[in-house]
Amino acid sequence: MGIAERKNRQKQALRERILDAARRIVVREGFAALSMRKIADAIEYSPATLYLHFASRDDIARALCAEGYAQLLATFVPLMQIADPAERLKALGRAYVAFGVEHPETYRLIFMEDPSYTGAALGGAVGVGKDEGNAGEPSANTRRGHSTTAPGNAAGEASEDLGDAALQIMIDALDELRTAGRLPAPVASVEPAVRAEALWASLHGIVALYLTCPVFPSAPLDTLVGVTLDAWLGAPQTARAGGSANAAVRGEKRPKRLPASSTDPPPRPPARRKAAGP
Amino acid sequence: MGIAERKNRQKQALRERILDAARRIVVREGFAALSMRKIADAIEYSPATLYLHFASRDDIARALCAEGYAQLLATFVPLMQIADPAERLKALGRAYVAFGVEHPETYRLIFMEDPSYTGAALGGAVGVGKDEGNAGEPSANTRRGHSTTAPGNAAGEASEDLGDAALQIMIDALDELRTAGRLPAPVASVEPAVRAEALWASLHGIVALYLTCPVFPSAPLDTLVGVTLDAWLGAPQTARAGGSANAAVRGEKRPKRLPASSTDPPPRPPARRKAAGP
DNA sequence: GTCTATACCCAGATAGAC
DNA sequence: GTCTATCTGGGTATAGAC
Repeated sequence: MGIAERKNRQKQALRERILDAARRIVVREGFAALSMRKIADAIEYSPATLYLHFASRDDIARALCAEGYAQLLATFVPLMQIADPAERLKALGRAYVAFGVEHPETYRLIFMEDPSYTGAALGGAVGVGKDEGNAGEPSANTRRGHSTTAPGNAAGEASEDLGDAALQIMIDALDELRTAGRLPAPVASVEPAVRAEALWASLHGIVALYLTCPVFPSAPLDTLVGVTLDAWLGAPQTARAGGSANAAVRGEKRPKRLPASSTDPPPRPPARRKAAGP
Repeated sequence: MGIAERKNRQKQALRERILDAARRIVVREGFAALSMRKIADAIEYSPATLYLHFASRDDIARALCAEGYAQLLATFVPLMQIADPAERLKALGRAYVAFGVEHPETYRLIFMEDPSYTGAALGGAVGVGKDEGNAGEPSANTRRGHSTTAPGNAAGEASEDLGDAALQIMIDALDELRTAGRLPAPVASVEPAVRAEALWASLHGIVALYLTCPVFPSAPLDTLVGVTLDAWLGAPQTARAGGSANAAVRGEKRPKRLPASSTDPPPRPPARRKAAGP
């Protein structure tokens, strides 16, 4: 059956090209500027062809999200080697913020755009659980018909686990710190999941404000991250008290914005779009 | 000149009707669903008429933002009476988050939508200042021609001050705490503006995740707020150590979501739109 | 000051020829 | 499998009659 396999490979290849083009558009012009026509233009196919690989624009967006989750988690994994939980957690925090700064449109897409996109990363396996279904109806047709015919495509399926995994990494580090008695009292006295969620929210706040508010960090970003991590983890209590664990508390030496700009150009704001037909 | 005044009043009245309708649409369907056609429909005028009062859809959005800033600041003002700076700060934090939860679409609009909207609140008067102009071009025509003919319209002009004022309230409370020696060491050792920005970011993170991520707070929202404030302000160090200052650390008594729902219905996500022609 | 009508743009999605 | 052509529906903004 070599012929069928070749056809499958070709189909996969086109699928990847579509996703590549879509990613480039999102990165350059923002998610709002992503349209089927633009993707089709970019890969020099007709718009109709896209629908043989993805059920809808939303479907493509979800695939991009899955990639984003994987990318974020991939930046976390090597940091798990850090033995000291406090250092590990700080590295994770800095990596998280750096990811958001370096990939603004990707970060926007997966964490700031649409509840159904953001929710796809968290299976809800962590913590207590929720009431009030807030997800809503935005396209309940996650995968219908085509686009899932081929089994082993990259980052298509279990994107739910990725977000949970990232959160779990933080929970673990926090737990180690707690059992070692190295957390400030108010932080130590809550449930692990709550701790992790709250810390996550703090980091997300920094990134989100940075990406949305032009005049936000009047302070250098890593200063902000440093003081936030210190507030949560407490200053190191092994001797030499008072000082912060972060080197750049007043760090005027470092560049104001972490890596100046790495992958994505600065967020290109509006460019709105309309809703679809039937 | 009573005739001219009457005409002016009428013009103002229609302006208010437009803004009212726009606010209702944003609150009910989200900012993305706001369109000139819809506003015109709602007030039973033709779309063309709107352009006699506002230069563009963007202009209307800015006016709504200004209202939002004023509204947020108004919830802060009464809390300034609280004598104890720690209690004041906690009340401010809770009020901030509550505002975001009770007015999700308003909060989205002013803090999560567009850099040019969010930036309008902060004059940049606070803190060190920034480099890298990130604002961008989205409609530099803030006020041109009409719509500013009448002088005393509500919440039209100095919206820049409002955001700064809110931040300043937080800075002041933090300063009082610091001079009283009641801040944790890592938090006390940074500049006041940085402290305030970082705390603000933490609170924003909670609200932003709550509004965007369907499965985010597996913990009750006020638990999250409580532990965050405790992390920043430290547990009260006057005797009875260890315990948190916030009553609801494990508070299963309270409703999961603060006021169930007050003004705005739950965020109604997408509904995108396109960019305009010349 | 307000309207109708319209120019012009963009989008998502599909039918049916090839 | 791919395309052309098209349907349907949205949008901003303006010209010109009343």
